[in-house]
Amino acid sequence: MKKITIADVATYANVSKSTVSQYLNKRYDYMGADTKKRIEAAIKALGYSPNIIARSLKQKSTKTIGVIVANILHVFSTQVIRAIEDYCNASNFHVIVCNADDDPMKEKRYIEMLRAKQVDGIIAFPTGENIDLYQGLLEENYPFILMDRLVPGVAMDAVLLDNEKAVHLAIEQFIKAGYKKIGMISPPMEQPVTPRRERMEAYKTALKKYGIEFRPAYLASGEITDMHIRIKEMLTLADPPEAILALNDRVLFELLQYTKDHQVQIPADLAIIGIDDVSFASFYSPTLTTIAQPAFDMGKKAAQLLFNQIQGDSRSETNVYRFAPQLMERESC
Amino acid sequence: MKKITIADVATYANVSKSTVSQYLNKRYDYMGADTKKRIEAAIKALGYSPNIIARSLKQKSTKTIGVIVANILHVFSTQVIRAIEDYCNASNFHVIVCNADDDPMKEKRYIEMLRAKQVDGIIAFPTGENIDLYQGLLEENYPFILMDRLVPGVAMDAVLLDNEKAVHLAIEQFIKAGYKKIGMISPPMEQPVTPRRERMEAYKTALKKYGIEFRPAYLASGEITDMHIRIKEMLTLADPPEAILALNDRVLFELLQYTKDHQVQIPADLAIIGIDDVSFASFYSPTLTTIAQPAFDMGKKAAQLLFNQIQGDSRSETNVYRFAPQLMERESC
DNA sequence: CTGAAAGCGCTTACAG
DNA sequence: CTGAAAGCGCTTACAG
Repeated sequence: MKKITIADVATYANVSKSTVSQYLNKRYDYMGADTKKRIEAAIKALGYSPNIIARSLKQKSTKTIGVIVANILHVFSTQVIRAIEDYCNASNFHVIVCNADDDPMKEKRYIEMLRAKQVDGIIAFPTGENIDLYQGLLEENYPFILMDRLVPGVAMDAVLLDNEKAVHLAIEQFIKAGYKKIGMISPPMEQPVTPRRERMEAYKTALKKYGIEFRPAYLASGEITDMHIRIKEMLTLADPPEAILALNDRVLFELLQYTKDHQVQIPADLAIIGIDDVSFASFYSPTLTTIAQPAFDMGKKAAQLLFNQIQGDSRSETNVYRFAPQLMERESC
Repeated sequence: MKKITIADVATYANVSKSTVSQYLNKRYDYMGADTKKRIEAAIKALGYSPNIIARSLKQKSTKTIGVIVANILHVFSTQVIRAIEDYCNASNFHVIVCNADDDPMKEKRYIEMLRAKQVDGIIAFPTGENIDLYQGLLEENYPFILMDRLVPGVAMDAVLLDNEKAVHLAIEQFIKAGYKKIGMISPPMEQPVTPRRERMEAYKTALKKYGIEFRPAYLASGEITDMHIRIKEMLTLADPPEAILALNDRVLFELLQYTKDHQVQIPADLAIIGIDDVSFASFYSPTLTTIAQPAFDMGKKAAQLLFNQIQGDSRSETNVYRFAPQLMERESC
């Protein structure tokens, strides 16, 4: 089945390609009512649908953006993507989703491929490496928004959780409940990605704020696959923590698995707060106190910022937008 | 900053555009070593990167596919997308993700837009309406794979869970544990989407197989927002079910919330099995018996099938691939 | 071994 | 009010 083009429509309607193009772009200002009707009929008769690729080539806009996440399997990423997609959809934009898996090489390749495909802009959860690449993008004024993570030394627009506040909310909640021996578990700190770094810092400053000394043994970080070992080490200390803050949902899962396997009573034996409002928080036993991230608002904001840049709003200054976390007070602390 | 094109590279390297193009496409067969080196140098010096849109226009392939899900927030969809993306990435393809929200109008618009953007093929969780649209695609031989759901009367390649088996596994497990009063809860049956319809059918045939009479009161379906009401109605019957099969994760959440709120003991008061192996199944109290779907395998298969179609493998016959569910035996039954 | 020319399917000044 | 022509940035026979 031969693809039918604007030329076919023009022939059929007995007008020129230009006129058909005018019609398609809704510039009817000077178009004869009759011409219009003929074109309309021709399009319907032939079942014509324009080739957007050809248009993109000329107009230098693909109405497509790229979103590079670490891993779409993380609930937070999924929510952010959904919000972005909704926003794009309203403007007839499409979104290409890429998983960089925290691999700088993969990230680089995706960015280059997306640019070669002429996407109008990119929103990324950056690995934090590839600093030169990001710096180049910035200097070029290429529309780009950082999500969840910052790139050291690169002043791009970004939307992040107020990580400091998130941790302070949690620690404050522990303190209010009378806990002083407060531990924290986190993914690998060797990958000093913004949320981990900031939450770690905040953990220390929050403890200090309440006059509690920081104890390295109360801080466990490592690969998810080894997390249960780290947790065991911490909870079998001679003087173990009475409360633990889980830095994100993945790590919380490991902690809950451990407490389940070893019959640790929550909160009697161990109080728990997790960052990320997991789906089962309200019907787990006990219900789980969490710190919720406004993922949808964050995704929407990122999309708005990107569109501003795409529409060429003079990037007067770079901004880092911090979103407020929310304490979901339940039974685990 | 002016975009630099193949013409710039040609001028810089003192060759023709054709030659640069040959180089880019790695057709070096007859290329002088010196020419090659000059082009290489020019590309590096100018920081040239090809415009894939222009290439796509000529080659009629965008190396991009579309994936239309009902809602990316469903874990199953996310896993399927991840598998598809991985597969595509290996062939340098990109994937555009769309959420149709079970809205046939939205689905139609997405399909039309994706085609206008010349994507090489589409994988969709179809709404089940838009039958003519699908039929047209099929007749045109447009690369298209159905995922999770079938379109009535349209013989396209599809990958689905073996829903009948999934339900039989669950009912069998209930029977083995001595339950005979077995209920089921599901999303709205007014939307007779394949998994719901097939699971519902299988529920009836499975009961019959064990000589149990089907009782309409033991079947609750409705909007998620009203699910707790349906559940309450069922569990406050004079003769309530002793076991409930949750048709998917969303509905399981509602059930668990209900049992939590009303202190229903699992499995003492009520045995539960859910289709979809939810993230917290292994550390919930009690741990949850589930039926797992091989989402990653299914996504990968869909991608493979789509690529076969894209590469023009004569579509000798249409196939519906059924994937085996797996019983994850835990404590809730 | 390399280049000139046509063409992919559109859009966009510009002329009339 | 409408059309001829050039051009977007590539690729691809074809000629030499």
